[in-house]
Amino acid sequence: MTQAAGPAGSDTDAVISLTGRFADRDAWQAEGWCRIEHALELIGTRSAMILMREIYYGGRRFDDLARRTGLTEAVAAKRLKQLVADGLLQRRPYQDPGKRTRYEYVLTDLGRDLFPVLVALIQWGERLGRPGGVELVHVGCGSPLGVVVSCAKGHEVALPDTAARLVADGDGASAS
Amino acid sequence: MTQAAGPAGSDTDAVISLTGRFADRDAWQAEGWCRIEHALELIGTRSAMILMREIYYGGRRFDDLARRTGLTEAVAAKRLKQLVADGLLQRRPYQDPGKRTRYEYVLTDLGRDLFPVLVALIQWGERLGRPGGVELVHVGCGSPLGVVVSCAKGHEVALPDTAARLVADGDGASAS
DNA sequence: CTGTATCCCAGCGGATACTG
DNA sequence: CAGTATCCGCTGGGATACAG
Repeated sequence: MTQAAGPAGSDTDAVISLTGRFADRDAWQAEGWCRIEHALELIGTRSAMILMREIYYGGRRFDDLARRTGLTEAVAAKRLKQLVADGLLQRRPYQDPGKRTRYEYVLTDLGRDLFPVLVALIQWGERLGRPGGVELVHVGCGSPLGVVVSCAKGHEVALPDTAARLVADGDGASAS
Repeated sequence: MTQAAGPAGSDTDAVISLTGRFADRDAWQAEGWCRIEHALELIGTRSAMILMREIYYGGRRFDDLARRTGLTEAVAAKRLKQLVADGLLQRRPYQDPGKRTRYEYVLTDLGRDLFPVLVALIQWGERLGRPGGVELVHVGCGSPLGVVVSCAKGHEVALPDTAARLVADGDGASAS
């Protein structure tokens, strides 16, 4: 099967085997096609990632977030503002009875969806062998969390069984 | 239940519910306990991550890696050297018959284990909605890849069912 | 082809001081 | 408590030129 790009069927996508090289990689260059780079634009900094970590660990108020991450207030403020602007967090006012209005930072759906990335990072970080640290566990059974790579149909997938598909701008959208 | 740290059973680990705050978070501070930060020390830069991406896409030679990532040779060289030093990649000489010796960069086990992080990042990057891009698919069935958060026992886990466990230096190691 | 060496600038992130 | 303002050093990464 010729799975190299080209006039094979619709021109909206092409599948190229990763296991067997793929010379056409160069044709993809285009502009900013890479989703990893898109993702890194938002959480590509250390401060952004560990702030998100702290939010997952239950932090909500500016003070806690800054102290627990070890970031300076200046950096924490700047980064939190950016994370809110980017839609990962939401700044929400709330009021304890008898106290003055405070603000808390809570996850948006987009922010919640980042969780697997954090888990994958923690899992890999453990692999580095440096002792100590915090790990996440399943509350139900107490065993540590990790991520499993699988396809949308539920098959568990290993690295050699993967291929890259070029998704053109239009996006098929049709339930092919 | 007092699940805060302290003399509860062995002192090698403590479980703190994430869903219900956890006041003792501050007690953890210690030194460099965070695995995410360990991980980010090695792949926390844009160049490191997209070089790894390119390796997963099948790139092996310096020239290809530099061009396809869009990095300058200077940056690519520096980052590749670091990735080799950190044990994610291996620089291997090889020789096409009749040609002079060349070098290629190939994944080590540690580098291979980073794959789930990349997949999680791509999956989240797609969520950002910017059209176009490349996605990874399962060669067997053609559906796109993603990651699933699950515990070591195989249960699929959602965010509210997670807790954080402090792993002390000694590491129990005993098959408790 | 596979890098090295320089120059340069923007951004991250620490420190410190100050405001509502 | 929740930031803002300023200063400043470090590194990431682009550009360009050169080397084995």
